[in-house]
Amino acid sequence: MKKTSNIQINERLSTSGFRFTPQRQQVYDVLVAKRDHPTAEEVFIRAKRQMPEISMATVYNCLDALVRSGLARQVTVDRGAARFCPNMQEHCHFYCDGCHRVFDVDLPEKDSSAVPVPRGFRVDRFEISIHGNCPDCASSGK
Amino acid sequence: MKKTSNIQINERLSTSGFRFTPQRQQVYDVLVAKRDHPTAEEVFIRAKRQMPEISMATVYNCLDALVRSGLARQVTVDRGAARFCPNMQEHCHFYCDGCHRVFDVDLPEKDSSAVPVPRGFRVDRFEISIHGNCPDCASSGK
DNA sequence: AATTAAATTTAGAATTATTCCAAATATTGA
DNA sequence: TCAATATTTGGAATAATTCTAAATTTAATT
Repeated sequence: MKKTSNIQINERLSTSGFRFTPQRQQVYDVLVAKRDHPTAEEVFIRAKRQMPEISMATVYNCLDALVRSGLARQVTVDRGAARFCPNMQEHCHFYCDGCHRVFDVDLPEKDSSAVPVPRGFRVDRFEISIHGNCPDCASSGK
Repeated sequence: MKKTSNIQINERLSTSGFRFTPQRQQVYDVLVAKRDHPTAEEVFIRAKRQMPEISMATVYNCLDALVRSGLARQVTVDRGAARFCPNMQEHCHFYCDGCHRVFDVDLPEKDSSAVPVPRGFRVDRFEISIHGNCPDCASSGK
């Protein structure tokens, strides 16, 4: 869990037109500390431990700033709350229908271009989410 | 736009433990009539034209029954309302960030197994969503 | 065709997740 | 330091969905 230095997150934010604030640092630290794809509410609860005054609205604002700055991703594996992920490498998400945990799954490089989009469409990004059961749940038969 | 016969939808529903009702037929007909990935609310508005008494709660119930019976899919391309799709062939979705329309994109067979899920994980299904611009929006520079 | 048990429909209330708002505060650059 | 602008905050507002309980409908059985 290598911590991105303050300099780096500061620079990322400011080149995207955002300010570097203690709250944004804190929210980012929460994401990096435990990469379990927390929801905004879970980030809020964790961030409050170090910064009791932080508000939910700020957590949403910070997460949005981090996503727009390329420091985190918003993950949409199911209906329900959005989840957040500081892993910026190309990867996809496995959503366990048993325990509702989300796992990162690495993607081979070539997959990026494997989807045959018809001509005229301009692809910006793509997201693959896999649903099923994680090893724990698969073996206990959920 | 071939219409699945009543017999077929009836059978699909009942083998999944659901009853065949006029509302479920109507909701299914709406999906098949215009395959533009409507939200529950859009389905509601369209269904009301033929069946003015139908309620929003029923639309949600019917969509759920159709999805669980394998007659439709719930599509989650972005935050915001879920969308519904009666195309049960293997395909993925292209979400245009310009006009917010959703397009079906066919997938080559092999893609199903292309994602290298670690051992122990049991894959049930997967979803690929592509974001970008459709030809209309790409050419007009949105 | 009448009876019945269970599923479905309905309207509205409740809930969940997120966005909006306006005032107070913090940050950045001059 | 000062001013301009962005951010934070708490609470209100909104959007999407789920829940509830009573009325109705369906499908199976007499």
